[in-house]
Amino acid sequence: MPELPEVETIKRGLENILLQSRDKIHILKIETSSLRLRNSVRRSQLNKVGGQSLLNLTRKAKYIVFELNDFCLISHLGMTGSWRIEKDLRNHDHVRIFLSNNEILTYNDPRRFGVFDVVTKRELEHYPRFTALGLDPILDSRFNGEYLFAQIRKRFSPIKSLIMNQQIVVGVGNIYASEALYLAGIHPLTFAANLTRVQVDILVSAIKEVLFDAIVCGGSTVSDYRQTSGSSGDAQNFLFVYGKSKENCFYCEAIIQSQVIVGRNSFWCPECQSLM
DNA sequence: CTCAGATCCTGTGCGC
DNA sequence: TGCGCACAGGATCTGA
Repeated sequence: MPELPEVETIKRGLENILLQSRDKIHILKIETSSLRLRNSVRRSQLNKVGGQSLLNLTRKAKYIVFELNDFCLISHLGMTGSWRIEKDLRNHDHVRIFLSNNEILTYNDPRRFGVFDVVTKRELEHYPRFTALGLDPILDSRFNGEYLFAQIRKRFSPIKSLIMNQQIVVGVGNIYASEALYLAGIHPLTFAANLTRVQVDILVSAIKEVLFDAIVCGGSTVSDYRQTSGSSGDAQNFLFVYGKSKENCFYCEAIIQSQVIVGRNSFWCPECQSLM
């Protein structure tokens, strides 16, 4: 479900709810469902978070990290994960965090592609899922044309699959990959090694712009994504190509094309995006 | 190492 | 109305 802008929006929503009160909120206990997500949480770790305070929230790639006194909770939303504050139990609720303010913070995930983990702060420094991550286009100023060009200059796969590769650049998923390539005027099937340095510079700017604008809009609600508050995102109203197969290009009115590229449906304008 | 494809799941929407 | 199928915003594993 969520790409960088959606995860960032959810993280900010959780910040408003969990970190704004005068008294620090602490965790009473955490319960998990019997069905496992992509990982399984060590029960011994889970039992130690009782009494720990919620101190801070950060986003690492598409992960949300809840910082406690001695531990960190790690959450990846997969395709269909969501967090909400509600006492009622719903189908597909997999993690319930009972809070000292008498609220329950609940993780729901029908497809169970998400990750929920509990690690010590020391373990976080070498957390396996974090060690190979590429640069963050929003948070890390080292993500520039020089970096991306060096990463892809010898790669012979379609550029779209490489900007979705989290080991190169994090946060870009299937929607914003198509959108960024459209903005940059680059055909998604272009072999990465064929891109010029100038094109890569433009692509880097396009990725930053697409993600930044989507954060401002509160993320894209294509089917079921919701902000923590429950409201829809707004960015889906500003998409140019994603999901717009057979519609007219906003600028040139050519018919938007679509094709599965490395397993993911991809959208582009045949006039505005040239294949190198 | 690199790359394409399969895989983990459930829900939804479409065509018949 | 009901059924089967294709597809869905991600990451990881396998085998070529």
